[in-house]
Parts: sequence; structure tokens; C-alpha cells
Amino acid sequence: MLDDDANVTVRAEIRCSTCPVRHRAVCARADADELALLDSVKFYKTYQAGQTIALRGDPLEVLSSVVTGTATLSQSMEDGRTQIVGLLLPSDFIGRPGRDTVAHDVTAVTEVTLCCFRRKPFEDLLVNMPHVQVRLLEMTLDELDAARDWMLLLGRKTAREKIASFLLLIAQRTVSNTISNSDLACDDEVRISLPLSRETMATYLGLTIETVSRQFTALRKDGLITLDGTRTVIVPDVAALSAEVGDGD
Amino acid sequence: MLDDDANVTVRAEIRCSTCPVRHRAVCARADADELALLDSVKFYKTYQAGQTIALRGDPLEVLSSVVTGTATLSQSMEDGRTQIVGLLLPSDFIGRPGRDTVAHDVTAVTEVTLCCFRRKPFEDLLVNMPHVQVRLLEMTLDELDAARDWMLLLGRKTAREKIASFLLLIAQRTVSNTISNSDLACDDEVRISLPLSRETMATYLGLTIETVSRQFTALRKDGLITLDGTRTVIVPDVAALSAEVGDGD
DNA sequence: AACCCCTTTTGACCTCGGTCAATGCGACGA
DNA sequence: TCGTCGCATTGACCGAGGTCAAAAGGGGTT
Repeated sequence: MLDDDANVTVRAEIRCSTCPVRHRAVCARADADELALLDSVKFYKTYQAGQTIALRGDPLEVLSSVVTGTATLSQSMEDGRTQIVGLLLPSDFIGRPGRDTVAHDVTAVTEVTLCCFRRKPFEDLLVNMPHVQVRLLEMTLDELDAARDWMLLLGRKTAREKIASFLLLIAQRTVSNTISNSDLACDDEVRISLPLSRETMATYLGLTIETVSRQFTALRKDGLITLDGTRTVIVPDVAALSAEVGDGD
Repeated sequence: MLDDDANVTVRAEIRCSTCPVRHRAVCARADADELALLDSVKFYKTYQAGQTIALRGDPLEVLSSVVTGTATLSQSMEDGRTQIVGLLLPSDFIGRPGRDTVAHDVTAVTEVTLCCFRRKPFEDLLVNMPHVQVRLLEMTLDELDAARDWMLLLGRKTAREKIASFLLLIAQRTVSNTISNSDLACDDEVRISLPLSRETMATYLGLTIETVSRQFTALRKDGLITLDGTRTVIVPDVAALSAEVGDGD
């Protein structure tokens, strides 16, 4: 895991105390001692948009947290059909203690900075970091719930419902990453800047790029969204868009 | 969680030492002390086919392992569209320590016997059962991988590929539940007895019952499977069926 | 054996989203 | 200012799988 390409930047200068994901990542509940342990062994890596971070089956040598940027977890078939099975946004964890190979392909979709730990040392430290251990289980359970919610989307939702769900998901995650008191309840318009291209969205939603594009157009014509360029979506009425999702999640 | 219906049987007579899932469930790696703790607080419940075991949003009071039978985890939309997001076969764990509500609907599809623990006492005991704790994380990670594999199936596979994948999944899980040295490599024919109706399969695969039925017919006409009644599938050539799956999982 | 109930299968038809191809639209370098 | 390159949009067409409806199996029970 984590290629040592020439164009992968390795840095180590950031202090945990000023880390943007300090209170949401795997270290969220770490106490001073635990944080000191982590701080002493961590190092940073930065990947450019489009770079492969790890491939399914690779030896899993490094675990990490996303600090900035967006990456994807994906699964492919022999003939090239691909499904994104997880979006990795800031604070998400990559890799699993106790596994020795990478389970899914990991790709940077924007520039991504990771806070990394070598797996073996991290696993050894883990027994002395109960708060990290608990947080890891909690995050894994959250991921499992998210994966299962996505299964409903992939198996049963229409293209329009998929797009609406996706926009609200990104809106929700963006809000909770900026304001700590999160709730997408504001009545006025919401600006969403999409971290994904149409193509990547399609791969995430189990659609084709053309269908994604057509649904964006349809939502725009129906007045549910406005586009500012191709990567910024303005939602004038969140409740109206939510009504397109089909469920109460 | 776990209704106290009149027709839910509660029993407590089985010893862990003779339990059919002793070496695969959450207790798989429990030592003698840990097992004694579990043994002293556990109790059994049996549900009839079709009964609801728990509903999304219910207070989560009981955690359990499936001992015998098959249950489903499912997620529904307002208009009734439903997706099964997890199959619960013997040894699978239901519920999560640290959560206080049920995340998905749980339904018995055959008669199901559960080995149950009240949540609070179980959580308290958990700190004294490191092997159980580790096993729980491991099982959760396995579930997450399985969920993500299923996302590829739901998002990208054709109906035929879905059916083939499902048959092989059941075959694999059946084998690993009977023989410990599991590998579906036997050249001769394999008999699969399906725990699910066509309808339930459809709900699991993101299809309709008609499509499931048609694909069974198609696979039969192509000589890839033989049916013995409606619930038993004979696979004369596992490799040939595997070729229909579309990937190397 | 006749009836009922429920699941499964089959048929006819339609629609949503995929496919293939052309066109549009910035951003960037010459 | 003009190409060009990559992404996005739009159009025309098609087909896998959904929908609706009817027929065909099984078990049970009387």
C-alpha cells in the first residue's frame, strides 16, 4: 500500500494539535498520552489527483487517515466495469489493522494528504490506546451502515433519486466538516462544490456518465438545482431536493 | 429489539461446548474464562419463518448470534421498495455494542435460533473479554468487505451474473459451515439448498421475482444448473457457473 | 379426487437507463 | 486569437430488466 512513486510527497511537519481532522478522525478521542504516541510515529503523504494510492491485493503496510482531499475505494470486474464502494473524505480511515492485504483499490480523485502509520507499529501501539481502539470500531460500524445505505441506493433507487441522494450526502458531509454543529436545516440556499467529476459520480452511483449528465439537466430544468460551472451546485430549497430521494434517511 | 411475542420461544439449555457455531461466532476465540462468562449470561430465542426480529429504530436491547436458520437485514423506502443489505447465516452477529438503536430491519426467513445477550451487561463484560472484542472487530470488517462486494454486484452486474454470484455465495457459505476445510474445489456436482424464496432472492439481488425466475430457467436451459424442486439447485460444474460471475472473487 | 392457497413460471409489452456518436464548452499553451 | 485537449452535454436508438397478467405447479385439507 502507498506507492513510493517519485511524485508522492512525504512530509512530517504538521502537529496533531493543529490538524484539521483532529476531532473527527481515528484520533478523535485520544487523550494526551495516546496523541503523543501517534504524533511520534505519524508521517504525511500527498498524492496528486488521479494517482493510485493502493491496489487490491497489495501488501497492506501503511494505515492512514485522510487529512485533506477526496479519495475513492473501488472494486472492478475483469471486463473493466467498476463500482466505487466508498468515498474517502477528510477524517476517513484507510486500511484495517489485522489485515495484511489491501481489500479495494484506493485512488486519489483530488489532491489528497494522508496522515500515515506503518501498520505493524500501529497495531502494537493500539493495545495501549484504548480510545483509539474504540473509535476505530465505531468508525468501522459507521462505514458499515453507510455501505448498507448505499446498497439500497444501488439496488432500488432511480437515476434521479441517486443523484438527489448523492448531492445531499455531499452537502451533509461538507457541512459537518466545516461547522461542528451540523444539520442541513438552513432554509436558504446551499452551495455544494463537488469533489467528483461526472464520470466518478457515475462510477459511485452505478450509472453511466451520460445518465448523470441528463439527470443534472433534468433537475436544473425542474428548478431543484442551479449550476455554477460544472463542479458547483446550488440548491435553492433543500427540502424540495430531499423529497426526490424517496426515503427518510 | 427481539420482540417478546407469545410465539417467540425462549430457552437456555444449550451448552456452549456443544454449540454448532462455537468456533465461528463471536465467541470463536474465547478462552475458558471468557466462555464461562458468556455461558452464564446467554439465553436462546427461536423465531418462526417470516417473523420480525427487530425493526429499524427500535431500542437495541439484545445482541445475538445466529445459531441455526437464516435471517435478513433489510432497508426500505417509503413507497415499499426494499433491499436486503445482509444475509444472516449461522455464526453471524446481530446488533452492535455501542449503538442504542437498531439500524436495519431484521427478519427470520426460516426458523431461526439466536444466542442472545442483553446489551448493557454484554458491553460491560466485553472489556474483560479481549478475544471477543478482537473477534467482533474482525467480523465487522468481514461484513464491511462483504457489503462492499455486494455493492459491485448491485451496481454493475447483470441479472444472470447476480444469480450466479448468489448461488456460489450460498454454496461457499454452506460448505464452510459443514466442512471446516472449506474450498469449493470439488470437481463433482454440488447440491445447494436455498434458504430463500424467489421473492427474497430478488430483494437481495436488486431484481424482481420474475427476473429471478427467468434467469433460473435460462441457467437451467444452458445446462449450468439443474433444479430439484424449487429450493434445491444442483451445479454439475462449479467452474462453468463461476465463469458466469464476471470477476475473480 | 377435488379444492384452495401460495409460490413459481411464462408471456406480452413497455420503460428506464445504457450505448454510440456528435456537439459544446472552458482552460491552457503557442 | 486561435487550436487543442479533456470533460460535459445532447441526441437517436436499443435492449435488459421491470410491469402486468395469466397459467402452472405443488402441498395441504376436506
